[in-house]
Amino acid sequence: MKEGPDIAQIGAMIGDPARANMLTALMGGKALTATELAAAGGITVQTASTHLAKLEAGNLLAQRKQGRHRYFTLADDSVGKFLESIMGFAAGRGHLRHKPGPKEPALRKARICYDHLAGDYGVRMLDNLIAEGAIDVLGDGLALTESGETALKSIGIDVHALRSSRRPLCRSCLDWSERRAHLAGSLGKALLSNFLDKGWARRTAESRSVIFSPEGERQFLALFPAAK
Amino acid sequence: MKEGPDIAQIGAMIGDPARANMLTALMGGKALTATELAAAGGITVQTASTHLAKLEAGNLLAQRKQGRHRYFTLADDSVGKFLESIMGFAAGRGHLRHKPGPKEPALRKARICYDHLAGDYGVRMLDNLIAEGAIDVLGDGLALTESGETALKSIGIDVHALRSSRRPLCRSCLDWSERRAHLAGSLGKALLSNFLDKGWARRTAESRSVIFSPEGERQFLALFPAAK
DNA sequence: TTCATACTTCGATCCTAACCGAAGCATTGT
DNA sequence: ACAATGCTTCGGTTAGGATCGAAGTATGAA
Repeated sequence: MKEGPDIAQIGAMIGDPARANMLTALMGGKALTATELAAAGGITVQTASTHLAKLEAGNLLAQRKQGRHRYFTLADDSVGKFLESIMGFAAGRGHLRHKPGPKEPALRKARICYDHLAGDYGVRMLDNLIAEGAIDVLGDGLALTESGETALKSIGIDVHALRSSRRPLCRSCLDWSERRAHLAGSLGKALLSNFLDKGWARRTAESRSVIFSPEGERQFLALFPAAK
Repeated sequence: MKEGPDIAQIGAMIGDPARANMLTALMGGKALTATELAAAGGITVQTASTHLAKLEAGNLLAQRKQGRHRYFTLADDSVGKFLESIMGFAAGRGHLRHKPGPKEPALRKARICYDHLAGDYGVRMLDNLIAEGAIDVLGDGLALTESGETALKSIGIDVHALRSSRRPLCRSCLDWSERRAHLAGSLGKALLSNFLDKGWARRTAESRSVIFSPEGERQFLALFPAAK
């Protein structure tokens, strides 16, 4: 026995409700302070502080000091991807929070997955990009095509600049509510920013859900028409 | 807060070392009795019994009674896939068991991932099948081609029979040691069985590793030649 | 300098759950 | 019928860790 990596350690990290809630809050993509995270976890700052230290030691979180604040984020996008996959697994096993709740539909429609768009709309977007030949599926990964690059330029995304980052341009991320892949990576991030900048949609303060304006929704659906 | 599925519950399931060890043992694919699992977890049968009840209530395990034995397996292959992905994440974060250990290289080379082949050899096999056009990559999924079907028939795999099962024929599963996909699904299972039946390889009693015979290794490498 | 804010560290409490011994139930073998 | 095996349930103990109050450190504002 005792083979392979230690899954119990990360299991324990996520296994505490307060920590799980803090991590979920960070899935919203915004850097949050220890005080904000304490509120998210439903605990005092003291307790949150020890939890955060633990999560940082476990390489799940990164922090940066700024003035007297300490901002926490997920260590990198692979943590976000991992958490999303756990949510998918949990949902599939019936490990739902007590009741679906009123915000749930909005969350399933469009939400933030760390830094990119997820939910029905996120999946629809990737499906369309693939169907239009903007993105190719290669093995496990995704790759932007030349025609895709020009198409994106036309809606105001400078792919060239994205390439210079060390981070992969395209990544697929398994959506917990749709059980299918959506687009992550720096391109996924850029697309979401683009929509937000254009005012098509806005993030909400206290939730991961993304709210589209009527006009924004119209434009988005025109750009990515097919339901599948 | 309190958005989405309850990840803390499954985190806690996996977060206990004894349970994690039992789950890892079940990744070997064999159905194990409560007594065997107790040994794997390093605990008494009483304690194991309560753990197993908990894991079953959480839909991670399935059991079937047979005589006075009670055989446990992972609830289905998606649990295996999930555990493998956690191992990959844990390994990437440096959450290794204290030291790599002597069995580690064998494990990385070829091991059982619930019911199919994983490790270097598992990844190599899928790479070859894709390169030869036996398997197509479609979106997130994999699909066997016609030419692939005939090729498999020639090595003694009846794909038609596999299709009748409810379980998907091809699935990709992320390999924790190689960080790339290998082949799961009923076809992945059939291929491993095929190799074992032919005597190319054998499973070990106490470990997930798969040991190839010299002749078996020669045949396997001839069938799947390119390192990539 | 002084005060306020943001956070960490210390110390103590408390509670959950992991654990095992003992007893109980079920199945099989003789 | 009786013993042996495999497992579960019960009861009581124990340890780990989650929690918070209070005190300590760091940064910024007045």
